[in-house]
Amino acid sequence: MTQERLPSRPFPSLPAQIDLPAVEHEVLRRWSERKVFERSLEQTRGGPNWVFFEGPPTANGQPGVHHVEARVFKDVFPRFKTMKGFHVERKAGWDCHGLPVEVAVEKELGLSGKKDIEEFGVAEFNARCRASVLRNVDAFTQMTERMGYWVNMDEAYRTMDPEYVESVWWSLKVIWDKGLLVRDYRISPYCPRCGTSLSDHEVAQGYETVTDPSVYVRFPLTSGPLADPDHPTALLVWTTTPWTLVSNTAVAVHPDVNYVVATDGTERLLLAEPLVGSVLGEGWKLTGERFEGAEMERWTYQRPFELVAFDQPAHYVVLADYVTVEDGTGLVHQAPAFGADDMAVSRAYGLPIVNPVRGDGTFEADLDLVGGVFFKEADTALTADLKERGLLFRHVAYEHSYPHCWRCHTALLYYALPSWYIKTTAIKDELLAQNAETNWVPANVKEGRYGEWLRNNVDWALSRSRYWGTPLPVWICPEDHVNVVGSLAELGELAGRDLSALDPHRPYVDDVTFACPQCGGEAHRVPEVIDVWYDSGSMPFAQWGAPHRNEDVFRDNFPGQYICEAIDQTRGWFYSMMTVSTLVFGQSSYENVVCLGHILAEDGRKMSKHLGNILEPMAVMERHGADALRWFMAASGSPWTPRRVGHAALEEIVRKVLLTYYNTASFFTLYANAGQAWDHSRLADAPAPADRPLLDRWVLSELNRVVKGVDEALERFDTATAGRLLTAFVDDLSNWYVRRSRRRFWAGANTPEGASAFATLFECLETVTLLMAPLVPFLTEHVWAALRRPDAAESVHLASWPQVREELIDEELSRQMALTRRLVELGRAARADSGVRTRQPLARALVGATLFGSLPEQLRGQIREELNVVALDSLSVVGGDLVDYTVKPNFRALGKRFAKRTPLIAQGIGAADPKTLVEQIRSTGWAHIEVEGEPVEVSAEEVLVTEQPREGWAVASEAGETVALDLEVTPELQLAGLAREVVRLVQDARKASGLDISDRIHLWWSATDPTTARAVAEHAATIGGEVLAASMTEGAPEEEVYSVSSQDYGVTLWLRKA
RNA sequence: GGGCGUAUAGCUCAGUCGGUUAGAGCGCAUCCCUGAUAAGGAUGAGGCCCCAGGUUCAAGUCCUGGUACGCCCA
Repeated sequence: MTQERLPSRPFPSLPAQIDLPAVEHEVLRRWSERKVFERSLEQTRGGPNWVFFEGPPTANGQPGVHHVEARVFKDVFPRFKTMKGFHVERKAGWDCHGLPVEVAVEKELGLSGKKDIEEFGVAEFNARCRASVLRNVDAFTQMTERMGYWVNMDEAYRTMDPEYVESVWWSLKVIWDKGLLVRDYRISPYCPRCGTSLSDHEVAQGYETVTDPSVYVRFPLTSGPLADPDHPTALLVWTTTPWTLVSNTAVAVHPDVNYVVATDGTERLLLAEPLVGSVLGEGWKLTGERFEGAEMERWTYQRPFELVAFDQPAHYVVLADYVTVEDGTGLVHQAPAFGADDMAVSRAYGLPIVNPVRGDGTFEADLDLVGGVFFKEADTALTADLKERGLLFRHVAYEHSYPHCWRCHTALLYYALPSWYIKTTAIKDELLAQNAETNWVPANVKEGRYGEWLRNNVDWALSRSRYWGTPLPVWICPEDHVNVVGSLAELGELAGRDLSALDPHRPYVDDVTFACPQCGGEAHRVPEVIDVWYDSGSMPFAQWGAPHRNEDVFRDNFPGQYICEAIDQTRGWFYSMMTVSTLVFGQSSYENVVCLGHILAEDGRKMSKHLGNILEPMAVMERHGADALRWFMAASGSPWTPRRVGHAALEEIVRKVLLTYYNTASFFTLYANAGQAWDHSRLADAPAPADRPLLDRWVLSELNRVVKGVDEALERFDTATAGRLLTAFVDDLSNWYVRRSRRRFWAGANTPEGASAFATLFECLETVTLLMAPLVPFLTEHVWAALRRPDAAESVHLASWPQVREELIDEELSRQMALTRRLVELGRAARADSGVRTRQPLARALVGATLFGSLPEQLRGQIREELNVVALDSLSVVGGDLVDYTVKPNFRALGKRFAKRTPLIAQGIGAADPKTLVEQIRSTGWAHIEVEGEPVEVSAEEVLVTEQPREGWAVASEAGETVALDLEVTPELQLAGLAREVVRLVQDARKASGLDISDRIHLWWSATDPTTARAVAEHAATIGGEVLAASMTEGAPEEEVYSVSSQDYGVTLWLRKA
C-alpha cells in the first residue's frame, strides 16, 4: 500500500480495509531500507546502557511458535528502554553444541553409538554437526526477522566459534586456579554395548518391563551389640541386582526407622519393623530387641563376596534418608559405582568406590566366579554361590520397569564414570547472596523453584564423553599432572608451535600434545567435552571473546540488566548464567530475569508432531500478522502461566485490539482530510486542555492514566497489565470518545468544537501509538507514518516514550464519566425492555443515583443525547408517593464501624421502613433504626438506596442506581422520531451510492403517509442540515437519480451529488 | 517421592485492601444503534469460584490438609 499525501490532504488515508500481514511486510521493507534498527542504536549511543543478554536458542531443529514467546519479551523491553533513551545493544547468539545435535546427525547418517561415530571419523562427524546447526540457524533467522525481533544477527555469537571456545577455556582455567574444578566419579546411565552414557531424555525413551531376580541375602554382623558369635545375627538385605553384590561396600538404613530382630528358632535376622510381616511371614517371632537406624551406624558385617579387593575400610552400616520401608527389608545394599544414591552416601562416609565391571559390561577377566561374564548374566552364578554358602534367604522373580538403550535395547548400567566437576557447593552461599539481589518475575520463582534448587545445590558435573562440544581444556601427563589451558596462544606456547588457527574442537585439539611443564612427560588432552549449559552460561564474556578480545566492551556490558526465557530454564540457563559469572567474577551476570510459562496447543497439550497440533510460526504470522501473535504472547492471560494459543485467540486480538485501534486512526484521517482539512499546525490554535469540552478532558485524563499505568507496568516487566490498560483505553477511545464526538468531527476543523475534537483525538492517537509501539511494532509504525507531525521522528521506534501529564488526570471526572456511562447503559436497558427504539425521542428520563446531583451539565447532555430524551431529571424531584424505595445494607461501610454487630445492624436496616429511612437520610444524613430494642444511627454511606417510580415508566436498576423513561410519545415526539428515520434513510442512501462524506446533495422526497409528510415538512431544516442537502424538493425529480423507499414510513427519497 | 505453579460460565481469562447481586470476551438466541469499524449496545440462557476443614461479623480472596493438571528434579 502507498501512503501518498495528496496536496490538498494533510494525511495519507488509512483505508478502513487493511491487510495486516501485507502492512507488516511493507514495514519490514521500510525498516530495512531506512536502517531503522541501526539508527535506533546510533541515536542512543552515549546514553546510559541497558544491557540485554540473548539466551541462545539451541539451533537444533526448526523454530516453533513457542520460540516466539521468549523472543517477544526479548524485543518488547529493549524497544521500551530504547524509547526511554537507553542504549540497548542486542547481540544475537546461537547455542551450537550438544547431544541433541549429535543425535540428529547420527540419525541422518544412520549411525548408532560412539563406536559407529569413531569409525565414521570424528572430524567428519563434527563437520556434519556444524553444518546441521547452520541450516537451522537460517530458519531461526527468518522467523526472527518476520516477527520483528530486533536483534543483531549479523554479528551473532556462536558457541562453536574459536573465539567463544577460547573464552570458555579461559573461564575454566580461572575456576581451576581457584581449586574448584575437580575430578571425581559420576554415576551415569550407560549402555555397555554402545559404550556411551545416555542423557536423561534418552533414558526416558527406553523403559522396558523385564523380570529380574529378587534376592534376600544374609549379611552376618561382625561388630555391635548383635555380633555375638554364639547367637549370630545377620542383616537381611534385599536387591534386584545380584551382580552388584560383588562390589558391596556398605548397607544403608534410615536413621529414624526401627529395626528389630526376628527368629524362627534357629537363626536371627535384623530388618525394618514395618516389613517383618511381609518379608518373613509365618513361623517367625520377634525377640524384643529393637534399634533405631541411627543407633546401628558403623556396625560391621561380613560381606557377601570376597572377589574384589578393598584398599580402605568398608562394609559397615551407614545412614541414608532415601531408604524407604515400602519394599525390600529397609536395609539397602550399597554399591557406589552403580547407583547415584549409593555414590552420594558412600562419598559422605569416605568409602572407596570399587568397580570391577569394564566398559563393555563384563567383569574383569581375572575375577573368580564371574571373570569376563557380562554383568547381567552373572546373576545366576552369583545367586547359586550364595545359596551354596547358606547366605541366600530367598530368591524370587521380580517384574519391574528398567531402562534400556533406545538404540540397541541393551539393559543400561548405572555406572561410575570418571568425570570432571565444578565444586559449586563451595560457592553456594555466594550464589544465595547473588540470588537475593536478583529481581525475579514472577517473584515466587526467586525463593520457590529457583531458591529451592540453589539450596539443594550439588556439584556441577561438567564433562561429557561426547564429540560435538567445547573440549575440556585439560591436558594430563603420565604422572597425572593436570594442565588447564586458557587460550590457543597458551596452548601454542606449551606445544612450541603456532596454534592460533587451530579449530579448538575434536579431533584436532586432541592431537595437540606437549611436554608436561612439571615433569616433562607427554601431556594429552582428556577425552571429554563439556556440558553445553556451561557454554551458554559463559555468554556474557564469551560473546565478546573476552578477555582475549574486546575486554573493554565486555566490561561496559556487565552485568546485564535483563534476561528472559521460559520457566524450564530455571535450572538451565538461569542457573548457568548466575553460576559461571559467580565462579569467575564473584557476581551474577543479570539483575532482572523474566520466566515465562509454556505455550500449549489449542487442545491444552504440548505441541508435537506426533499429536499433529503444531502451529507453524511463519504460517501463523502470514495469516494473522506478527503483531497479533506478539500481542498474544505479551498480553494474553498471564505470561508466567501455561497458555493455549490458537487461531480463535489471535482473531480476537486482531478484531478487539488491533483493528479497533487502527479504525480509530482511520476515522481520524478520513475527517482530517475532509472539507476544511485539519493539519498539525492547528494543534497550536487548539484550546488548552482545561478549556476543552468535558468529554475531551475526560479522554485526556484517561489517556494520561494509561500512560502512567503502562509505563509502571512495563518498568516491572508486566506486559499483561500494560496490554489490559491499552485494550481498555482503545475501547474507550473508539466506542465512547469518538462515538460521542462524531458530530464535532462532522462539523469540521474550523468550528471551535471541531478544533478541540481533532486536537484531542490526534493527541490520543499519537500517544497511544507510542505506548503500543514496543508491543505491536508493525501496525504502530504504519499508523505513525500516516499521523506523525512533520518534525516528529521518522519512525515510532526512533521517537521518545511519552511523559505522563499528571495535571491532566482528573479522578473526579473519571468517576463522573463512569456514572454517566452506567446511566446510559441503564437507559438503553430500559428502552430495550419497553421496545421503544432509540430513534424515537422521549420526553423525559428520571435518574436515581447518589452522585447524580454532582454530574455536570455537559455530561447530563451526553446522557440525553445517547438516550434520545428531551429532559433528564433526578427522581427526587418527583419524590413522594410516586416513588418506591428499597434500602440495602452496605456491608463494607458497616463492617468498619460495627464489626461483630454488622449482621444485626444489617438486619435492622432491612426491617426498617424504607421510605422513612430514606427521608431521614435525605434531610439529616443519618437515619435511626432499632436493633434489639436499642436505637442505632446509620449514615448515608452505610445504606444503599434504590428508588423506582411506581408506574407509567420503563425502569432499569442496578447496584442502587435507576433510570426511568417516560414512555408517552406525544405527536410532536412522533414527528421528531419520523424525521430521524428519514435522516437515517438518506444517510444510508448517501453511503450506498458512494458519496464522499463531505459531498453536498440535492434531495427530493415524496410521502404517501401523511404523518411522515408532516414530519418531513416540519423538520425540513434539520433534515437538510443533517444530510448536507443543498436543496430539498417535494416530489420526484425529472432526471434519473439514486432513490430509496421505505414502506414502513411510506416515503420515497431521491438524491444526487450537488 | 520432592519443589514450584495452576484450578472462577460451554471455551479463553479478569477479579484491587476479605465486604454479601462474582465480571469480560468468544460462542448461542432475540432485539437495538450506526455517515469510521471486520465494530458497538441491550436482553436471555449459562457458576459447588476443585474438595474438606479452619480463621473472621463477613472468604472466590487469608490459613491448613487433600485432589487434578503442568513444569522442574529424583
